[in-house]
Amino acid sequence: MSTTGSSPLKRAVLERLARYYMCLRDTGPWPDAEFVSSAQIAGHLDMNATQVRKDLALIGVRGRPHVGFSRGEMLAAIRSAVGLNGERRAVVVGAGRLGGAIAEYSGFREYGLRIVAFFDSDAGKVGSTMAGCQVHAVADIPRVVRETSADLAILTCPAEAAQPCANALVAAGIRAIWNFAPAAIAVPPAVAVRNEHISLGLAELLYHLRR
Amino acid sequence: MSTTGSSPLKRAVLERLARYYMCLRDTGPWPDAEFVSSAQIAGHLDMNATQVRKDLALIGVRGRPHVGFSRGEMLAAIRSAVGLNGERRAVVVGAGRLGGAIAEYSGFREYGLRIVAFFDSDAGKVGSTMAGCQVHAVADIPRVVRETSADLAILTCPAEAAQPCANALVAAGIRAIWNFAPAAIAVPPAVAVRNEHISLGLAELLYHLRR
DNA sequence: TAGATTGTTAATCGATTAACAATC
DNA sequence: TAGATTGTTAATCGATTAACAATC
Repeated sequence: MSTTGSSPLKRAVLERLARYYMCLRDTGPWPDAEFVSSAQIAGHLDMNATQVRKDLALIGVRGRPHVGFSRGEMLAAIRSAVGLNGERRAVVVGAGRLGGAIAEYSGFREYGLRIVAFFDSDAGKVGSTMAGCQVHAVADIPRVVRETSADLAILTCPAEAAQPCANALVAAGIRAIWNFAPAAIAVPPAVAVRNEHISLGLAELLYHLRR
Repeated sequence: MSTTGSSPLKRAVLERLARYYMCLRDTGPWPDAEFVSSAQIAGHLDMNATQVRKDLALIGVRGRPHVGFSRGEMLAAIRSAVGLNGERRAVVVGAGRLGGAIAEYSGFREYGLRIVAFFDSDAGKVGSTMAGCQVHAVADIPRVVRETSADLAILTCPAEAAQPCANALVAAGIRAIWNFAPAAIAVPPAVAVRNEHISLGLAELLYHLRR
């Protein structure tokens, strides 16, 4: 399972691994199967079986001819390769509806993500509680990030606040930012950013309606 | 600008066009420029200039050597090609925090999307108002979709309700579904679906933290 | 004009898929 | 055993990029 010396997994591979993971869990289509074949996975996700085998080989999963791949082994290997094992602490910047909706989404717990604090620039919200966590002032980002040893931040603030908040988070030691604000943010190369850009998805749907 | 006979734009192209659109607007880095070169766009989005020119050629935009591309022409062509021109009406299924957050996001108006109704299975919410719209019972999907002539639906309901709701929406004439519920849904081929699968994005960030 | 930029072809690159021997 | 499935190579496909003549 060691990945020493192997090249980092590309974005597309990570996304496919996450898809395999979702359908291999006990809530998926084969909750009781000990073994699942690449053809079954591919059929369910509407993709190619060779692709599935290649991806699994990439993270060191070996299958058994005539039998398939061990479901438990695949789940464990994906958890280990993607990094779903360790528990990660996240802070949410923006204690609005979106921040609340994300925090209350229970599915994150399965990926080891725990929300530990909120930040908001509205003094009226500071001091209140949201999804069981304290809402802090934005000015307290350095202190609270340090105290909670959070390493991931979820941005749900207005567009104009996104970059200043990102700067403060990076300075405080945050190493990954999940940005739901409608503005791209720039960070040092060592920090991972995912700009969700909700409207990119909308464009695809509107294109279909257009025809 | 006619697209008669041309092949449909692929997903990746649509996404890139949406990115160009975002940075060409008056809120972008060149609010006052009449012309913008492919090299400028590519530089800002960290991509290849030939790619930009190819994409623009695909939707019929011609540039001027030594000058660049007309910003207004690009914006208009992208709006037309992607289908951001006509006004589209959308219903939201699930009057929770996520539904509210999406409805209150003002950026959609720029893409011609207007939220016209909510649905919720909680009888306590039915009859109330959210983001200026009525909350209806799920059983009223057929009638309300017909009356509002909505053609897009945004799903923010719990996982187990996603497929039944999708079925009702499709039966009512909805032609595109934007699914934020944590469960993939299946629909007839004529209906466009985008499963947002929020956890796919999380996997990418956790992978970076892992190393 | 000289220099900058487009439009388009050809070359490269990488990702996907088909094929099939090895295996149980 | 016969048949099913993996693991891996080779072929295909499509997307990206480099190059450069045409243009203003």
